[in-house]
Amino acid sequence: MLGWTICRRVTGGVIKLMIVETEAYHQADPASHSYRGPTNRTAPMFLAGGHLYVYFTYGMHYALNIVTGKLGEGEGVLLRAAEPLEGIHLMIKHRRRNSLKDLARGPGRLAQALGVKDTKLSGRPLGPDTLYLEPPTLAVGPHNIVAAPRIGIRHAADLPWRFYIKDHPFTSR
DNA sequence: CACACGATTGTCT
DNA sequence: GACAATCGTGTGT
Repeated sequence: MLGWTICRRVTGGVIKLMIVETEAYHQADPASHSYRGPTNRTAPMFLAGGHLYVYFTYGMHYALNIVTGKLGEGEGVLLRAAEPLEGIHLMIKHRRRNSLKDLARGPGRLAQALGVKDTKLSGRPLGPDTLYLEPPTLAVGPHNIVAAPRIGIRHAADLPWRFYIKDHPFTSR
């Protein structure tokens, strides 16, 4: 997904951001929400790839995932950071801050920039009425992708499943 | 029903 | 760099 553009149509225009940082999760992973099987909150992770999983955390933040596994597998990719491309005024409105660099630098900020402020999209498929992806214009591959330990994980033996575009100014942390 | 805590962020030092 | 904010969820009684 690195280099792809995540898009959303909202009243007033279109929001587009290039994904520059992600983290991967699967069921056989104590750090994953899917580790203990599906629950009300995490059931969308067990849908087929191409669905959305949105969760609420720390009492105030939403985070956006794209499900990647087959039906029942419990795999997903957390979108951690993105570069604003289009609809920047809309993202500023959603975020109530005007720092371009901080508009989508971090999973909570990215969701907020896209106007995701509840879990209504959780369990819905990608598409023109929800969120959708456009293919990369930038060449992204092994030469400019870095794999590193994930952020904010305490329990699991940490896997190097945080991926980001090397030297990109819009990655988090 | 009670309670501990989180795939974070913003603010202050 | 440290810490408070804030509440849904999961687990256990």
